[in-house]
Amino acid sequence: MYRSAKLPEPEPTQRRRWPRQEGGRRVTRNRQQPQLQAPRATTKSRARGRDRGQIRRANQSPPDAIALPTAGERLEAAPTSRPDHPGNHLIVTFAVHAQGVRGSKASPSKGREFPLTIPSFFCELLGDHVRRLPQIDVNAVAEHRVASSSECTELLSMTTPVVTRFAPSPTGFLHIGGARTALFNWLYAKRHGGTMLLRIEDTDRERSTQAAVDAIIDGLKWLGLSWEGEPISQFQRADRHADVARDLVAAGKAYYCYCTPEELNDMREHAKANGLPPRYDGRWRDRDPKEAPEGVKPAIRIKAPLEGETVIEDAVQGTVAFPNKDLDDFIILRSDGTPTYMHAVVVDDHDMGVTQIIRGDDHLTNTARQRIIYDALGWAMPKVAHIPLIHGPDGAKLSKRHGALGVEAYRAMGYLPVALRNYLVRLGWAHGDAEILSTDEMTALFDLEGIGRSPSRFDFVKLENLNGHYIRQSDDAELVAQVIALLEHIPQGAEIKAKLTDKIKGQFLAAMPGLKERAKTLLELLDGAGFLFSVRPLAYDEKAASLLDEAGKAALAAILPRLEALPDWTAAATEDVVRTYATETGLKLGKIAQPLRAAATGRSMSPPIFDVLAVLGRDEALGRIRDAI
RNA sequence: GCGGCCUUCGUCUAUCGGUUAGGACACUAGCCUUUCACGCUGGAGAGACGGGUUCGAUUCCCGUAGGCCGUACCA
Repeated sequence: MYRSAKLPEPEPTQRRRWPRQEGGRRVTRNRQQPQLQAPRATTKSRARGRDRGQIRRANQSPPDAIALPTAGERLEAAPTSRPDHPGNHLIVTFAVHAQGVRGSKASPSKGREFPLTIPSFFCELLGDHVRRLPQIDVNAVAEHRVASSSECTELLSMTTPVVTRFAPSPTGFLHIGGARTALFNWLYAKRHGGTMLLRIEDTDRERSTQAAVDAIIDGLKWLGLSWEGEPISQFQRADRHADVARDLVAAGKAYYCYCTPEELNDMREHAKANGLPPRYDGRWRDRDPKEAPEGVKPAIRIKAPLEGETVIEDAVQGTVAFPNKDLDDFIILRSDGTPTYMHAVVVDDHDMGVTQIIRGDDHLTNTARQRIIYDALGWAMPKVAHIPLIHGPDGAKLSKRHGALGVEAYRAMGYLPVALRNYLVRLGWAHGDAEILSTDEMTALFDLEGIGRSPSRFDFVKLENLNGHYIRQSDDAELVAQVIALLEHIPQGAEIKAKLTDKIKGQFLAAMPGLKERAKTLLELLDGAGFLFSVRPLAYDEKAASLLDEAGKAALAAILPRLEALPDWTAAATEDVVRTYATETGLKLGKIAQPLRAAATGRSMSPPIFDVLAVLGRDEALGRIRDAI
């Protein structure tokens, strides 16, 4: 038996997470939110607190560096503490951007960030936040205790609607890892009253196909995941990407590189031969473009910092630092004028107003590169959360052999979207011992803190168990509808559909209570209903045939007249006849029930036999019994 | 090679320095029973290895091993 998920009570248990001790390069594992330690209003005690990470203390920024938003600017406030912790202080990072950046080609304004402990003005802020903003004195930080999680959620949704995105590349179907990423993004957005956007990363024209786009959209819809607005095509935003890249060159943050592919190859070979990491050597970084060779179209490379380290604050992975010496001047705009992925994501996430990125941890190292672009642009980076990948049952990378099927394959295998969602949400995320989570429950409980850091394996058996659970729980008519819908997606579906008369549909529905207890997938449900589709004379499977031996036939022959004499053809009536007969003759019930089952269904296994007889109806049932004798 | 991430029953996971290391799936013994299921009651089953720190480590640190990711004018 499962434990059902507990929804948060008014006072949720406080889960405290302390950072791992400092040491080495890894600074802290910032999985817990430091704000759990109530920040003080005094400058002194705040200064003693945690000194790394995205939260800078208000007093750290000199007042004149904090230019408050003015008309025409947009304010973003990102909560950096758990919004569902009543009684906790909230620390909010504000970022100011030029208004109307979304989709515009205007040169972006430099973003400014300033963090504040949630002060008393927050309430005022909500009343009429934009107008009041210029009046805020960021140094006069007072405390404000948020009274309830709902207050918090409400406040936050007013200032900073959460925006997540799912950004698949349409080079194949929506595989299971992508489906989970989409689920997490969807859940996170729902949880915070925000929205999820869908962006198709189709800048690779060679590999992107419309069929894949359709499959992804179809898969998401089937899974029950919705997004806001039309899917955004990354490819169609190429001009914007190019503009931003050129702006970066103009600002001296990027430069043209005239290296030929051959030259780069040589560079790599050479580095390899000398046991060095294959990195671009920056030969055009400070070179005068006048020296450009004739006829070579340049690519644009970002000027990456040469020293120090690039630090990522990740909601799942903690604080991760990458030495800048390992990050070279990578290309942001190809020589043909198209953007690279690294550049396009940054520009798009920014323009789309994404506040929280949730993606596979294969992107973790990319994030350092993207941070370099954000920094060069002066844009605030959305918060990131990198979730571990899903592996196949053997622990190896997911391949076609096991889990790397498109979600449509799961549909064809007869899995319910609700079961797949439940299975997926528990793959890499946990909330105590909760196993069975309705969509509402997972929406209420999902958080980034519950995500683990180790990869998980895909386990069909568990999925099946969950699916069986949801099938048993489903409404009978709903299941009939689901199976009928499934016929569109399976081989022989059309054939079965042709046989599916209204009468059989009715029988299917009537038999459903017995059927659904025995099925783990919709396919098994259909299979279990096979006896409804069979036409006399039935073909018996091996075990059924052996049940219809001399003794079996004799039992049937003996019971037949009594059944024929029944005034009412109900399960109770037939059962009564058979039980009476068994008592009279001293036969075990099974000695009669099993041959009956074989005769009625052609198999040795079925729902309770008397229910089967009732569903079949008097004439059909008696006919099948006579056939067997 | 370089950089990053990971490692608790077979699998998914809980654990937040003191627990008989908990739950779920699977497995298994039994009960229920007209078959198969469902359900119920039991059972077996885990901290990769080696060093630290500590009165005490699954938990914190270091190392080793193994796995994964990245290192493209792919995304």
